[in-house]
Amino acid sequence: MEQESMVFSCNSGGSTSMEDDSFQELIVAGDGDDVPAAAELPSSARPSSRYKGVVPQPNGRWGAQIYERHSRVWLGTFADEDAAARAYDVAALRFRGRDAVTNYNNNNHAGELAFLAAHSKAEVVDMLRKHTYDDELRQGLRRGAARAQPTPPWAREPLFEKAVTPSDVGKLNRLVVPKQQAERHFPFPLRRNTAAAGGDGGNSKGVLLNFEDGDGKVWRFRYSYWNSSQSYVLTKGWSRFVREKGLNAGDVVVFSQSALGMEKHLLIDCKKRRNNKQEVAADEARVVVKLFGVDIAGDKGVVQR
DNA sequence: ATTTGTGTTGAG
DNA sequence: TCAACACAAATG
Repeated sequence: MEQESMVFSCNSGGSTSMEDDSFQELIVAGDGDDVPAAAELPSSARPSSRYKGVVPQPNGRWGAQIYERHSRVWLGTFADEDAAARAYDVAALRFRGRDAVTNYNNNNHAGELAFLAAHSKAEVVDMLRKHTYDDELRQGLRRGAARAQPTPPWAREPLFEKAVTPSDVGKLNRLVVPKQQAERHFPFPLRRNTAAAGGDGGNSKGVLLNFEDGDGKVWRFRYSYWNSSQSYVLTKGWSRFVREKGLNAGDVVVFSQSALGMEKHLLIDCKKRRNNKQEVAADEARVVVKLFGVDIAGDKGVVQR
Protein backbone atom coordinates (compact mmCIF):
# COMPACT_ATOMS: atom_id res chain seq x y z
CA MET A 1 0.00 0.00 0.00
CA GLU A 2 1.70 3.12 -1.11
CA GLN A 3 0.91 6.05 1.03
CA GLU A 4 2.72 8.85 2.68
CA SER A 5 2.88 10.97 -0.41
CA MET A 6 -0.76 11.59 -0.96
CA VAL A 7 -1.98 11.87 2.55
CA PHE A 8 0.05 14.89 3.39
CA SER A 9 -0.15 17.94 1.27
CA CYS A 10 2.74 19.53 3.03
CA ASN A 11 5.14 17.54 5.07
CA SER A 12 8.78 17.98 4.46
CA GLY A 13 10.83 17.91 7.58
CA GLY A 14 8.76 15.11 8.97
CA SER A 15 10.86 14.39 11.97
CA THR A 16 8.13 14.36 14.51
CA SER A 17 7.96 11.18 16.44
CA MET A 18 6.97 10.04 19.86
CA GLU A 19 10.33 11.14 21.08
CA ASP A 20 9.88 14.84 20.80
CA ASP A 21 7.25 15.65 23.30
CA SER A 22 7.14 17.58 26.47
CA PHE A 23 4.12 19.76 26.35
CA GLN A 24 1.23 20.48 28.55
CA GLU A 25 -0.63 18.12 30.76
CA LEU A 26 -3.22 15.92 29.24
CA ILE A 27 -6.38 17.92 29.21
CA VAL A 28 -9.87 16.61 28.91
CA ALA A 29 -12.04 18.80 26.81
CA GLY A 30 -15.13 17.02 25.59
CA ASP A 31 -17.76 15.54 27.83
CA GLY A 32 -21.24 14.23 27.77
CA ASP A 33 -23.49 14.35 24.80
CA ASP A 34 -26.31 16.49 23.65
CA VAL A 35 -26.19 17.07 19.99
CA PRO A 36 -29.34 17.86 18.09
CA ALA A 37 -28.05 15.18 15.78
CA ALA A 38 -30.85 16.29 13.57
CA ALA A 39 -29.63 15.89 10.05
CA GLU A 40 -29.69 18.75 7.66
CA LEU A 41 -29.83 21.89 9.59
CA PRO A 42 -30.03 25.21 7.85
CA SER A 43 -26.39 25.73 7.13
CA SER A 44 -26.71 28.87 9.15
CA ALA A 45 -27.47 27.08 12.38
CA ARG A 46 -25.31 24.03 11.92
CA PRO A 47 -23.77 23.27 15.27
CA SER A 48 -20.06 23.59 15.63
CA SER A 49 -18.42 20.70 17.33
CA ARG A 50 -17.63 20.79 21.01
CA TYR A 51 -14.71 18.59 20.20
CA LYS A 52 -11.26 19.59 19.24
CA GLY A 53 -10.31 18.70 15.71
CA VAL A 54 -13.90 17.95 14.75
CA VAL A 55 -15.72 19.92 12.11
CA PRO A 56 -19.32 19.62 10.89
CA GLN A 57 -19.94 18.40 7.39
CA PRO A 58 -22.69 19.80 5.19
CA ASN A 59 -24.57 16.54 5.26
CA GLY A 60 -24.80 16.35 9.02
CA ARG A 61 -21.81 14.11 9.45
CA TRP A 62 -18.57 15.05 11.13
CA GLY A 63 -15.07 15.44 9.86
CA ALA A 64 -11.86 15.15 11.83
CA GLN A 65 -8.70 17.02 11.13
CA ILE A 66 -5.44 17.87 12.77
CA TYR A 67 -2.93 20.50 11.85
CA GLU A 68 0.69 19.87 11.29
CA ARG A 69 3.24 22.33 10.10
CA HIS A 70 0.78 24.90 8.84
CA SER A 71 -1.28 22.48 6.88
CA ARG A 72 -4.28 20.40 7.61
CA VAL A 73 -4.26 16.63 7.68
CA TRP A 74 -7.69 15.26 7.02
CA LEU A 75 -8.60 12.31 9.21
CA GLY A 76 -11.83 11.35 7.53
CA THR A 77 -15.52 11.78 8.09
CA PHE A 78 -17.65 10.10 10.70
CA ALA A 79 -21.30 9.63 11.46
CA ASP A 80 -20.92 10.53 15.10
CA GLU A 81 -19.32 13.55 16.55
CA ASP A 82 -17.56 11.52 19.20
CA ALA A 83 -16.22 9.03 16.71
CA ALA A 84 -14.56 11.91 14.95
CA ALA A 85 -13.28 13.15 18.28
CA ARG A 86 -11.72 9.81 19.03
CA ALA A 87 -10.07 9.77 15.63
CA TYR A 88 -8.60 13.15 16.39
CA ASP A 89 -7.32 11.88 19.71
CA VAL A 90 -5.51 9.00 18.08
CA ALA A 91 -3.92 11.30 15.55
CA ALA A 92 -2.93 13.75 18.26
CA LEU A 93 -1.32 10.95 20.19
CA ARG A 94 0.66 9.84 17.18
CA PHE A 95 1.56 13.34 15.99
CA ARG A 96 2.21 15.05 19.27
CA GLY A 97 3.04 12.40 21.75
CA ARG A 98 1.43 11.11 24.92
CA ASP A 99 1.00 14.55 26.42
CA ALA A 100 -1.08 15.82 23.54
CA VAL A 101 -4.28 17.66 24.33
CA THR A 102 -7.12 15.31 23.54
CA ASN A 103 -10.87 15.17 23.71
CA TYR A 104 -11.09 12.19 25.95
CA ASN A 105 -9.03 10.91 28.78
CA ASN A 106 -6.72 8.63 26.91
CA ASN A 107 -6.02 5.38 28.58
CA ASN A 108 -2.50 5.75 27.43
CA HIS A 109 -1.88 2.10 27.54
CA ALA A 110 1.72 1.20 26.88
CA GLY A 111 0.55 -1.19 24.24
CA GLU A 112 -1.30 1.41 22.22
CA LEU A 113 1.52 3.89 22.46
CA ALA A 114 3.92 1.27 21.20
CA PHE A 115 1.51 0.38 18.44
CA LEU A 116 1.29 3.99 17.41
CA ALA A 117 5.01 4.52 17.62
CA ALA A 118 5.50 1.54 15.37
CA HIS A 119 3.38 2.98 12.60
CA SER A 120 4.08 6.00 10.46
CA LYS A 121 1.79 8.96 10.73
CA ALA A 122 0.54 8.20 7.25
CA GLU A 123 -0.37 4.68 8.22
CA VAL A 124 -2.23 5.86 11.28
CA VAL A 125 -4.06 8.50 9.29
CA ASP A 126 -4.95 5.89 6.73
CA MET A 127 -6.39 3.62 9.37
CA LEU A 128 -8.45 6.46 10.75
CA ARG A 129 -9.81 7.45 7.40
CA LYS A 130 -10.77 3.89 6.67
CA HIS A 131 -12.23 3.49 10.13
CA THR A 132 -10.00 0.52 10.64
CA TYR A 133 -7.84 1.74 13.47
CA ASP A 134 -9.62 -0.05 16.28
CA ASP A 135 -9.44 -3.35 14.49
CA GLU A 136 -5.80 -3.04 13.65
CA LEU A 137 -4.96 -2.01 17.15
CA ARG A 138 -6.88 -4.90 18.60
CA GLN A 139 -5.27 -7.31 16.26
CA GLY A 140 -1.85 -5.95 16.98
CA LEU A 141 -2.45 -6.01 20.67
CA ARG A 142 -4.07 -9.36 21.02
CA ARG A 143 -2.02 -12.44 20.81
CA GLY A 144 -3.46 -13.93 23.89
CA ALA A 145 -4.83 -17.41 23.51
CA ALA A 146 -3.15 -17.63 20.17
CA ARG A 147 -0.16 -19.88 20.20
CA ALA A 148 3.27 -19.52 18.75
CA GLN A 149 2.80 -16.00 17.54
CA PRO A 150 5.89 -13.90 18.13
CA THR A 151 5.41 -10.76 20.11
CA PRO A 152 5.78 -8.01 17.53
CA PRO A 153 9.05 -6.08 17.78
CA TRP A 154 7.30 -2.86 18.65
CA ALA A 155 5.78 -4.44 21.72
CA ARG A 156 9.09 -5.53 23.16
CA GLU A 157 10.57 -3.32 25.76
CA PRO A 158 14.18 -4.20 26.50
CA LEU A 159 15.19 -5.00 30.04
CA PHE A 160 18.86 -5.84 29.88
CA GLU A 161 21.36 -7.97 28.05
CA LYS A 162 24.46 -9.93 28.83
CA ALA A 163 27.37 -11.11 26.76
CA VAL A 164 27.64 -14.74 27.68
CA THR A 165 30.85 -16.04 29.16
CA PRO A 166 32.54 -19.28 28.21
CA SER A 167 31.10 -20.93 31.29
CA ASP A 168 27.62 -19.67 30.44
CA VAL A 169 27.75 -21.66 27.25
CA GLY A 170 29.83 -24.48 28.67
CA LYS A 171 28.61 -27.70 30.14
CA LEU A 172 27.52 -26.25 33.44
CA ASN A 173 24.02 -25.79 32.16
CA ARG A 174 23.60 -22.41 33.72
CA LEU A 175 23.63 -18.75 32.89
CA VAL A 176 24.72 -16.33 35.53
CA VAL A 177 22.31 -13.42 35.60
CA PRO A 178 23.90 -10.18 36.73
CA LYS A 179 22.65 -9.65 40.26
CA GLN A 180 21.40 -6.13 39.85
CA GLN A 181 19.53 -6.95 36.65
CA ALA A 182 18.10 -10.09 38.15
CA GLU A 183 16.72 -8.36 41.20
CA ARG A 184 15.41 -5.52 39.13
CA HIS A 185 13.76 -7.39 36.30
CA PHE A 186 13.12 -10.95 37.33
CA PRO A 187 10.66 -12.12 39.97
CA PHE A 188 11.91 -10.76 43.25
CA PRO A 189 12.46 -11.40 46.03
CA LEU A 190 13.47 -14.86 45.10
CA ARG A 191 13.80 -16.61 48.43
CA ARG A 192 17.38 -17.58 48.89
CA ASN A 193 18.71 -20.82 50.20
CA THR A 194 20.00 -20.31 53.67
CA ALA A 195 21.69 -22.91 55.74
CA ALA A 196 19.43 -21.96 58.59
CA ALA A 197 16.24 -22.06 56.61
CA GLY A 198 17.21 -25.52 55.58
CA GLY A 199 14.21 -27.13 54.06
CA ASP A 200 12.04 -24.18 53.36
CA GLY A 201 10.00 -25.63 50.58
CA GLY A 202 8.84 -22.59 48.67
CA ASN A 203 11.26 -21.56 46.00
CA SER A 204 14.47 -22.44 47.64
CA LYS A 205 14.93 -24.48 44.51
CA GLY A 206 14.06 -21.52 42.41
CA VAL A 207 11.10 -20.89 40.17
CA LEU A 208 10.29 -21.86 36.66
CA LEU A 209 10.17 -18.95 34.26
CA ASN A 210 8.91 -18.86 30.72
CA PHE A 211 10.70 -16.87 28.08
CA GLU A 212 9.45 -16.31 24.56
CA ASP A 213 12.02 -15.99 21.82
CA GLY A 214 11.89 -14.07 18.58
CA ASP A 215 10.08 -16.88 16.83
CA GLY A 216 7.36 -17.07 19.42
CA LYS A 217 8.82 -20.24 20.84
CA VAL A 218 8.61 -20.51 24.59
CA TRP A 219 11.55 -21.62 26.67
CA ARG A 220 11.29 -22.60 30.29
CA PHE A 221 14.24 -22.21 32.61
CA ARG A 222 14.65 -22.72 36.29
CA TYR A 223 15.60 -19.48 37.88
CA SER A 224 17.29 -19.71 41.25
CA TYR A 225 19.87 -18.29 43.56
CA TRP A 226 23.05 -20.15 44.25
CA ASN A 227 24.41 -19.51 47.68
CA SER A 228 27.73 -21.06 46.84
CA SER A 229 28.49 -18.39 44.29
CA GLN A 230 26.11 -15.76 45.60
CA SER A 231 24.57 -15.41 42.22
CA TYR A 232 21.32 -15.69 40.34
CA VAL A 233 21.23 -18.29 37.64
CA LEU A 234 19.09 -19.79 34.95
CA THR A 235 19.68 -23.50 35.10
CA LYS A 236 17.37 -26.27 33.99
CA GLY A 237 16.67 -25.86 30.32
CA TRP A 238 19.49 -23.46 29.67
CA SER A 239 21.86 -25.83 27.91
CA ARG A 240 19.16 -26.77 25.48
CA PHE A 241 18.74 -23.12 24.60
CA VAL A 242 22.48 -22.71 24.16
CA ARG A 243 22.63 -25.72 21.91
CA GLU A 244 19.64 -24.87 19.79
CA LYS A 245 20.61 -21.27 19.34
CA GLY A 246 24.22 -22.18 18.68
CA LEU A 247 25.26 -19.74 21.35
CA ASN A 248 28.97 -19.05 21.66
CA ALA A 249 30.97 -17.16 24.22
CA GLY A 250 30.76 -13.49 23.42
CA ASP A 251 27.28 -13.69 21.97
CA VAL A 252 24.71 -11.56 23.69
CA VAL A 253 21.46 -12.69 25.22
CA VAL A 254 18.81 -10.01 25.33
CA PHE A 255 16.05 -10.01 27.88
CA SER A 256 12.93 -7.97 27.37
CA GLN A 257 9.29 -7.98 28.28
CA SER A 258 6.10 -7.68 26.37
CA ALA A 259 4.45 -4.28 26.44
CA LEU A 260 1.13 -5.72 25.42
CA GLY A 261 -1.61 -5.11 27.89
CA MET A 262 -1.82 -8.52 29.41
CA GLU A 263 0.53 -10.17 31.80
CA LYS A 264 3.93 -8.94 30.95
CA HIS A 265 5.78 -12.06 30.05
CA LEU A 266 9.47 -12.31 29.56
CA LEU A 267 11.24 -12.52 26.27
CA ILE A 268 14.67 -13.79 25.41
CA ASP A 269 16.73 -13.49 22.29
CA CYS A 270 20.32 -13.61 21.32
CA LYS A 271 22.56 -11.51 19.19
CA LYS A 272 25.34 -13.57 17.74
CA ARG A 273 28.72 -12.01 17.83
CA ARG A 274 29.26 -11.32 14.17
CA ASN A 275 32.52 -12.89 13.31
CA ASN A 276 32.37 -16.47 12.20
CA LYS A 277 32.42 -17.69 8.65
CA GLN A 278 28.68 -17.97 8.35
CA GLU A 279 28.23 -14.34 9.16
CA VAL A 280 30.81 -13.37 6.62
CA ALA A 281 29.09 -15.52 4.08
CA ALA A 282 25.80 -13.91 4.95
CA ASP A 283 27.34 -10.52 4.49
CA GLU A 284 28.61 -11.43 1.09
CA ALA A 285 25.21 -12.67 0.13
CA ARG A 286 23.72 -9.44 1.35
CA VAL A 287 26.10 -7.45 -0.78
CA VAL A 288 25.14 -9.43 -3.82
CA VAL A 289 21.50 -8.74 -3.15
CA LYS A 290 22.14 -5.06 -2.93
CA LEU A 291 24.07 -5.11 -6.17
CA PHE A 292 20.87 -6.05 -7.92
CA GLY A 293 19.18 -2.91 -6.90
CA VAL A 294 17.25 -1.49 -4.05
CA ASP A 295 17.70 -2.85 -0.61
CA ILE A 296 15.22 -5.66 -0.44
CA ALA A 297 15.65 -6.45 3.18
CA GLY A 298 14.93 -3.22 5.05
CA ASP A 299 11.45 -2.47 6.27
CA LYS A 300 9.79 -1.45 3.10
CA GLY A 301 7.19 1.20 2.52
CA VAL A 302 7.13 2.70 5.92
CA VAL A 303 8.65 6.07 5.74
CA GLN A 304 9.02 8.81 8.22
CA ARG A 305 9.76 8.23 11.80
C1' DA B 1 -26.94 12.79 -6.38
C1' DT B 2 -24.22 12.80 -2.53
C1' DT B 3 -20.26 12.89 0.12
C1' DT B 4 -15.62 13.95 0.92
C1' DG B 5 -12.18 16.83 1.82
C1' DT B 6 -9.55 20.89 -0.10
C1' DG B 7 -9.08 26.15 -0.64
C1' DT B 8 -9.22 29.81 1.90
C1' DT B 9 -10.03 33.20 5.34
C1' DG B 10 -9.93 35.28 9.74
C1' DA B 11 -9.82 34.77 14.76
C1' DG B 12 -6.98 33.44 18.76
C1' DT C 1 -3.13 26.39 15.25
C1' DC C 2 -7.75 25.97 14.46
C1' DA C 3 -12.42 26.04 12.84
C1' DA C 4 -16.04 28.27 9.63
C1' DC C 5 -17.54 28.41 5.19
C1' DA C 6 -17.76 27.70 0.20
C1' DC C 7 -17.38 24.67 -3.27
C1' DA C 8 -14.66 21.54 -6.36
C1' DA C 9 -13.12 16.82 -6.60
C1' DA C 10 -14.34 12.25 -5.70
C1' DT C 11 -17.71 8.47 -5.39
C1' DG C 12 -21.64 5.76 -6.14
